[in-house]
Amino acid sequence: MAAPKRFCLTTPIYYVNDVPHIGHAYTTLACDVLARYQRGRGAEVFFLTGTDEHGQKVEKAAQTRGETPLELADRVVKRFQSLWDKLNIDYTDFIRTSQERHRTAVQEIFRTIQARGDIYLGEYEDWYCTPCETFWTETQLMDGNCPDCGRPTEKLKEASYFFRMSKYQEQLLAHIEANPDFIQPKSRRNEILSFVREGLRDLSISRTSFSWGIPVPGDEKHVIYVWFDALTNYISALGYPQDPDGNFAAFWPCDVHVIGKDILRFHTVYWPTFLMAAGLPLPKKVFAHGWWTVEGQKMSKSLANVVEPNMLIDRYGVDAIRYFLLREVPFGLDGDFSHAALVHRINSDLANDLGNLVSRSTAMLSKYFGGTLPAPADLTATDLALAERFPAAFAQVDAQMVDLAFNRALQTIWEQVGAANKYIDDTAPWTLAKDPALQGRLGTVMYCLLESVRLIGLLVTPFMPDTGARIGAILGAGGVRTETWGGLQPGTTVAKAEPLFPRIEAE
RNA sequence: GGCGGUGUAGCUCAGUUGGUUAGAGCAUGCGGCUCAUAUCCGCAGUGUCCGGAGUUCAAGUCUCUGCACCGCCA
Repeated sequence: MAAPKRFCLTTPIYYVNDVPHIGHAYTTLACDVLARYQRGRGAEVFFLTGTDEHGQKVEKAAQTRGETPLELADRVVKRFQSLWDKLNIDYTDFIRTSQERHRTAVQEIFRTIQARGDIYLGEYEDWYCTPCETFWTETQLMDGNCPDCGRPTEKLKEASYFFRMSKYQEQLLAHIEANPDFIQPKSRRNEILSFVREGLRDLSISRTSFSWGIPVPGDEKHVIYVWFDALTNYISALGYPQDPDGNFAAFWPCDVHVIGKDILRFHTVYWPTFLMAAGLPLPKKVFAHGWWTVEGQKMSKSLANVVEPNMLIDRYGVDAIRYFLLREVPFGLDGDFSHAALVHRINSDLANDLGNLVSRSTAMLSKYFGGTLPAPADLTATDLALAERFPAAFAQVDAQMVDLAFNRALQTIWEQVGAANKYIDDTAPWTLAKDPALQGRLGTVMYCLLESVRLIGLLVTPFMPDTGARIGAILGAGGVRTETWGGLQPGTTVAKAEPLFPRIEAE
């Protein structure tokens, strides 16, 4: 299967009123791994993330602190950006909805849909809390009272622009049915199918009750409401509508929107129908991943503290966290984050299996050949069995990455780690080393072993970029990126490796 | 209340279109090696496959029913 020439993927844009937590990190990390994987296969990748900065909550929070909404956003956006740096996230672009390019795009898509007759002015009815000056939806109310202050609310009407979403029900249904992979995992697809079958209503897409947002073109009393604004980031960042750099033409429709399951409906119902109305192509795939609990409990303010991403990275190392998050749980299902499980993964998978493999391999090469890689002689059946595992593993990992089955890809990679460890056992280099007549055989074994380590380093790189680079550096093979067996050059000097992952002893 | 899903070894799960002694990883026990971060390799298990009824030569796998849990919608 040839690698796609271009690959575009996105995280949701994160709300600047939120404090970055493990859920944000998880989504963004998954995208980064996928982006790195695609780049590694030669694809030209556009990896987009960013922040959602508009809305009443931000307006109010800024007011409380005596700053402008934009000042608040400028301040808080750095929390996300610094976390992404720390997590080793290599994104292509970071869109902020407060940017001019975004305003232009949102107003343009609004005008386009309006011109086609699918946006109309109507009345929006909701529950209003006068002291809080806030509108609440029926479902947000607590026993009919304001969820913030607990005081009674009253039903108020507000002029609002509506998007004629109901018109696209059948078209959307047909699209979902014709494209089984459009919504993943399958269980989420079923949910959306039944939701759409129950009927779509028109959608309120503007508000007059606050002003921090993008004005409706030609009616500045109205601000464009959350999802119409936020979802458009996916194309505004690419350059829609002017497309000055050609990214929109090159990368839209994107290959996948990676999201949390809480915003599935907005991405698989609202967004596609907006695009249909605007005459634009739909994203190829929307993948909703699961939620993390912490130590078996739903994440709460105090528990979130315990798994604050910056703290985790400082304490355990960025690659250990990257590995754990994607290895522990199938992408798409909920999972539990516990320190015990994390330490267990670090000790057994990273320190004992992978780290120790690199240690013992390079130590033997130092001991038996002074660290200079010998040329292999003829390969035995044992050697060939090891070598032949790799093409199969690369193919399997590829299929798993296409499905965003990160945990299974890592399992496949670890089967290679296990095979290399077993190979050492089967060939017993320490025995060969005792007989000078077996020097040639020993050299072949060392070569096969180190070449396996190189390929494992390659496989691991998208998940753990630092570790991949360290393995490359240890082997003196930083530049050898071929997936084909035999990339390591005999004569290369290989340093004896320091432990890649120190074991974490029980506290 | 409506729709959908799940229930398999101590734990987390995999089990293709029904077909021989039901699998993996982890945890547990035993054995082996000594190159290595006391690491690695091998072996051994244990299961009323949620309960009940049915279809079939044959059901974890299909049908009905009961129970438990979960998701979406209302």
